[in-house]
Amino acid sequence: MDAKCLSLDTTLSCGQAFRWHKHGEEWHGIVSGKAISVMQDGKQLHYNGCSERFLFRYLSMDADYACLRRKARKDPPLLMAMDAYPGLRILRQDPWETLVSYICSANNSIPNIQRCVENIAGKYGSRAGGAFEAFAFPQPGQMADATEKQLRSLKLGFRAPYVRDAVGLMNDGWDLYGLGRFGYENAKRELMTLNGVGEKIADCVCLFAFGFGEAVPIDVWARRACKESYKCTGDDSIRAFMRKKFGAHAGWAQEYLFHYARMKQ
DNA sequence: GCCCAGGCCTCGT
DNA sequence: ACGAGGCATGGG
Repeated sequence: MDAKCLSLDTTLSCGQAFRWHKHGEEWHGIVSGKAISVMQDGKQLHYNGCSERFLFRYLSMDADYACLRRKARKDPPLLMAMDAYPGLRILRQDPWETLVSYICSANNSIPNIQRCVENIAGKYGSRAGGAFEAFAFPQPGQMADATEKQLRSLKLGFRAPYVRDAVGLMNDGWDLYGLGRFGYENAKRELMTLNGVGEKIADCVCLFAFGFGEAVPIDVWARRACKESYKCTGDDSIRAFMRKKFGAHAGWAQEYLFHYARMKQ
């Protein structure tokens, strides 16, 4: 597969997905029940365990980052970030796995979040098909009997009841997968009705799962980056500022700034 | 022991 | 509306 405008290393290691590991030149990951291996050789992508169509969609290779790069020419901070990490792309991930993963992200570190997600897959998931042996992230039905106590034993800590409640909602027919149809604002508002899901996590699901490029997840790094780069503070101000500046791709811009700030540290 | 980590909830003003 | 404190767990 043609992989120009993609850096697999940057995209898979930047902390938006939690089930990728690099072994030598190869990345191993579990995506929507498939165990996939991918290797980038310059502008070519070699892969195993899924179809080209599947990988193309996951990597959102149809998304046009050149338009954001053009806007960046008049924006030194974004230009710096985009040129330092060209080929960083927003993945298109499964909504349920994304929701649970980011519920687990609250006041947590990336290695710990990865552990939580792996633990959940290991306990409730079924075997993934594909390039290697692994457990898929479980469907809500597979987690129907999960208790708070069990989830705490998987090291979810105080997030355990939030995940249990989300499982319950899903099994009661709450239509998470249909939320994307009603637009960004509605999807975000609906997500925020869940206990344990605030603006940040709702925006992560909107950006990483539903592909709403205008969603701007604001965390400590985004705050630092926007304060240093634009003298902009306050979450509402940052969101308004980013959306005015970068419009439908504000979330993409935020991800570059986030990654640049985090790597600089 | 301390502080922090891709936050959010609850409870005071 | 807004801020402080608490929260499980692991790492520096």
